[in-house]
Amino acid sequence: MVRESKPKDFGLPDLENAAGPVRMRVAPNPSGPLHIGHSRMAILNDEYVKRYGGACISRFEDTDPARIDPSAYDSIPVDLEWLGVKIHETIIQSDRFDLYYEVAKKLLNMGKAYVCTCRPDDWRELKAKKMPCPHREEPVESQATRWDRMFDGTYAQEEASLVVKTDLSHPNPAIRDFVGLRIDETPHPRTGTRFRVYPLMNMAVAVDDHELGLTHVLRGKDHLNNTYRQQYIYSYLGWKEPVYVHYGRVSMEEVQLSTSKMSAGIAEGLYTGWDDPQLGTLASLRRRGIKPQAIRRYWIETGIKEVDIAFSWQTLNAFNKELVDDTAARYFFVDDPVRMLLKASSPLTAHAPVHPAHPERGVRRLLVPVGSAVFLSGSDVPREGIRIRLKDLCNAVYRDGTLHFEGNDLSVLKDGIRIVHWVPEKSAEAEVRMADGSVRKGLAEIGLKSAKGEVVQLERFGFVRVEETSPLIRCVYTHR
RNA sequence: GCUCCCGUAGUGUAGUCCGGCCAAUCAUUCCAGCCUUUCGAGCUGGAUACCCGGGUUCGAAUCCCGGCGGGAGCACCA
Repeated sequence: MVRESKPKDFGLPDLENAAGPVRMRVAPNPSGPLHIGHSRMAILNDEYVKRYGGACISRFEDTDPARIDPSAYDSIPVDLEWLGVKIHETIIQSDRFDLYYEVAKKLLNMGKAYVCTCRPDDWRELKAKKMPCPHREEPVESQATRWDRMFDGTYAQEEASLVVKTDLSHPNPAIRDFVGLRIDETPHPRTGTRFRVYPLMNMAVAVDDHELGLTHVLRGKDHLNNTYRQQYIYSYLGWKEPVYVHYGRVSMEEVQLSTSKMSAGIAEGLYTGWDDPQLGTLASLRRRGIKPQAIRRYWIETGIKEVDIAFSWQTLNAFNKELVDDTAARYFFVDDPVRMLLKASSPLTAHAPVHPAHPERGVRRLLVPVGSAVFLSGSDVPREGIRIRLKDLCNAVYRDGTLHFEGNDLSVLKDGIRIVHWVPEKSAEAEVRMADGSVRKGLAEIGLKSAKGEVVQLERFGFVRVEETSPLIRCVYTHR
């Protein structure tokens, strides 16, 4: 028995036929910003290119002029860079139309494609019955004439298209003849009205994957039938196919990923922008303090199986916490603050560690003068006569709406006394924007103002990223 | 309806090709205990799974057959 033991301490399985350097690609269509789903494709490609050497090509698939958000040309590279995805070359499909035309013409001349001027519905209907449309078998010369007419304006939108022949009797209706190029008069954000004939995905992708010399193509399994279609083009032209790998669908709850719904929500004011914490965009995750390394680890551990999976925020958050816990400074933030006199005979000073595991990082000094008050979270206000521990400050008993100093003996902790966080009377206004869109308002210790841009831990509340410190402190919730 | 793909714990994942070291791995999660001046971290222990039914075999998560379940596609979007 010959059994190669494959050590699996490294998450991803090896790629088939990957002896030397590979050429792979990330191919987003610039219809909106990248979201967590896109990051899987980008990271998997990046991981393999890093493992085998070679190149990762970024390709903008902007062949549908009606579905382009021009800002995506700029935001996508930013997102990829943030993810740590190394891009070696970048191409834009709208720069390459001549190439697609050339290949289309070649297929036409070979009799592997035809210009169809049927009404789309009629053509589809015939296809469903495994029947050719009248234009399918017309001679090459007449195909060429009508091909030229697609460009000169004789035909309007939907009046003609170039169809790639496959096998009309194919049992899978999704594989039978598919449209390769069509007419669209919508101005393109980059090329304006220079072109009116646009390649469709299968045409453009097949040509580019070949031209770029890709060795491996990773894609969602929703593209399985597209792979089969593209293989017809490869075989007609005698091209060598890359290795295709199809991974399963990811279902994601609690977060909006649909470009159209996100943009509608932003317009309605439902979201603060593309980086609203309720959205699944990479901009949102970045804003919330999720580290790209956590996202990378998540997708590596998920792998590239063809099974459909449910995305787990819990797991991603756990990975992220592992990354930020050691560096995050600790602060007190009191949510829903309740003011409460603290009766003590002498002034008190708290020496709260910046990080409990790193005493060398120092302490936060919080002063409570005689006769002043502290703030507690509404949910922490004790019942009458109950003793609590104000963390890093003192013990106190709650009586008649007031806290009474009860010394600083830490042995009370053994009795299971409740430890609560608090802030002094002189504190800063702060708010935390939560992942569900709500905003928690409260008070934070003044020192939090110096943490702008950092991911910190608000003790007993959770990790947050501090995004503004003036006029008030504004944070975005990361996770617990 | 047609075509294709896939079914290991709550969620992912290893093992499936080449049957035995798998009374099933790892991570996350949950529970308990320890520790700790955070509901954070750490440590220890525990919990939960091979979709079902047949068959082949000394032996099946792994091979065969049949069910069942889930997903994708059947666009002049990608």
